[in-house]
Amino acid sequence: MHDIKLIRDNRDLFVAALARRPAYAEAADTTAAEILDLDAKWRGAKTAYEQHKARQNEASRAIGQAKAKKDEAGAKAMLEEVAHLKAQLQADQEEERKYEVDLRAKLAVLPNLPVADVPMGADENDNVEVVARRFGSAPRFDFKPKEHFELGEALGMMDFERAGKVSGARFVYLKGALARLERSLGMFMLDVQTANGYLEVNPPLLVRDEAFFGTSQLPKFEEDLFWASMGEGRFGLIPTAEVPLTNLVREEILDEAALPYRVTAWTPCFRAEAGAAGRDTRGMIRQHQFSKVELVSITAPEQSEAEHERMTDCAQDILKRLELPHRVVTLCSGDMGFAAQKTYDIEVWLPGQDRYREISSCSNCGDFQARRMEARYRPKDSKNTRFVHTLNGSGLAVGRTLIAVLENYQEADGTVRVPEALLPYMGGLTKIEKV
RNA sequence: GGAUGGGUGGCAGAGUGGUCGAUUGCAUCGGUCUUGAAAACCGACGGCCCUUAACGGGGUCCGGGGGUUCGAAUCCCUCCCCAUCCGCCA
Repeated sequence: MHDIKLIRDNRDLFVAALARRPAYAEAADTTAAEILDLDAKWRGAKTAYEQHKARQNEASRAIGQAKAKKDEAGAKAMLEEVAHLKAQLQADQEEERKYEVDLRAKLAVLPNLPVADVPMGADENDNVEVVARRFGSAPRFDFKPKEHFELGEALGMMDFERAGKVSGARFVYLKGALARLERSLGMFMLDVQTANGYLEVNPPLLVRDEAFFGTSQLPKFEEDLFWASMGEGRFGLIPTAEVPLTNLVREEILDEAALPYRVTAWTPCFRAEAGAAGRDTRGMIRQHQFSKVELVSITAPEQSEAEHERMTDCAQDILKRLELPHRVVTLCSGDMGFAAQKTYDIEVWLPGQDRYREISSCSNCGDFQARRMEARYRPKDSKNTRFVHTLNGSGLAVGRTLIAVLENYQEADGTVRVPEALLPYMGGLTKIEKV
């Protein structure tokens, strides 16, 4: 959520920055105009209400004093004088509220502004590789590498057919060594990230609307979520642990000494994938349910840029330890998510698909989410509070990491070697093969 | 599911119809004292709106909404949230 004062005082800068998002290339100026118009109307209505209210309060005091002096006639005169104010106040208030609601609604669906070093672009084709972060190169196979689902199904450990009967498309049963591989990956990632300074957390998977508003899945992306009803109310299933982890500091005022606050969680994630019909329909790439180890950092504003680099290091750390080739791209302005001011995607090499696929996304959201959550901190030697900055990143998507391991560690005979780093977790198993 | 209690400033916690945005304590910040620190003492210390070049000034706000009243933090209704006890349950 943007600071209305900032838009008021820096309209031109705001419009220019917003226009860098392709969706607002044309509309940025009129959007700002609409917002500022509502803002002016809201403030006007608020001022009118407050002036009338002040008059009423003044009169009420005077009436009280008159009555105390037994001046019934004087009290009665004043009573008549302010009689009409009640209706006036209600009208004022109604108007003020209407404008405020409209204004908030407009602001709530406005995306974060890309920072200056985000490349301009329309879509994923305009993302720019961070060459210094590249790791490894496509491994050579002396056979045609298979896709993960071919391997998994041949091993008898990846069952889409039965998942289809039980739950439908975009679900899977993992069995035996692949189920264990998934568990091993999750544990391995948590072990690495806690060693990297993140506090392990086991968060709620069902959360309230307010939490979704905080991280900005709501109000705009309601249809991407799964909802569990409870009585008249409802809970949303988290699409990422970013939601409960970031909201950990909602409505808090933190001590500066507590920053940066780093938390991690390994959780299932649920996504409706509305609008993704037909995309990645085969295999485990895009599921309604998958597990992910998430990283969240809460920092002071001055720290967030460095923390973004650090977080990306932490995500890459997993791939490096697993010796999986990958590259990092800076998302262009058109490919960035709603809440982000800058995002790095990490893409792992998938030999079966013969291309890089996203396996992690690390975003700096600046104070955008903090405003929505009212998450602040008190700088040392200051009585005023400031909004924190929030960052989130996958460290990593476990399902997609499993895919990457299968495809990169496959042998000609359809077996899969267990990466060295995972050996301690696999109970002595060094190779995954059909049993 | 049943029964209670409660939501007030960073925190704790008063206030039950009239100069109450609100007593007090703690925390924080500034100052005095001190070689320095602590203690003690003095002072400051919420958001929002209007106004001002700024200092400042004014107004409004006690979970949300509605009602009663000339007047509501205070009374009534309703919604949301939190807590406790009982029942049931992993």
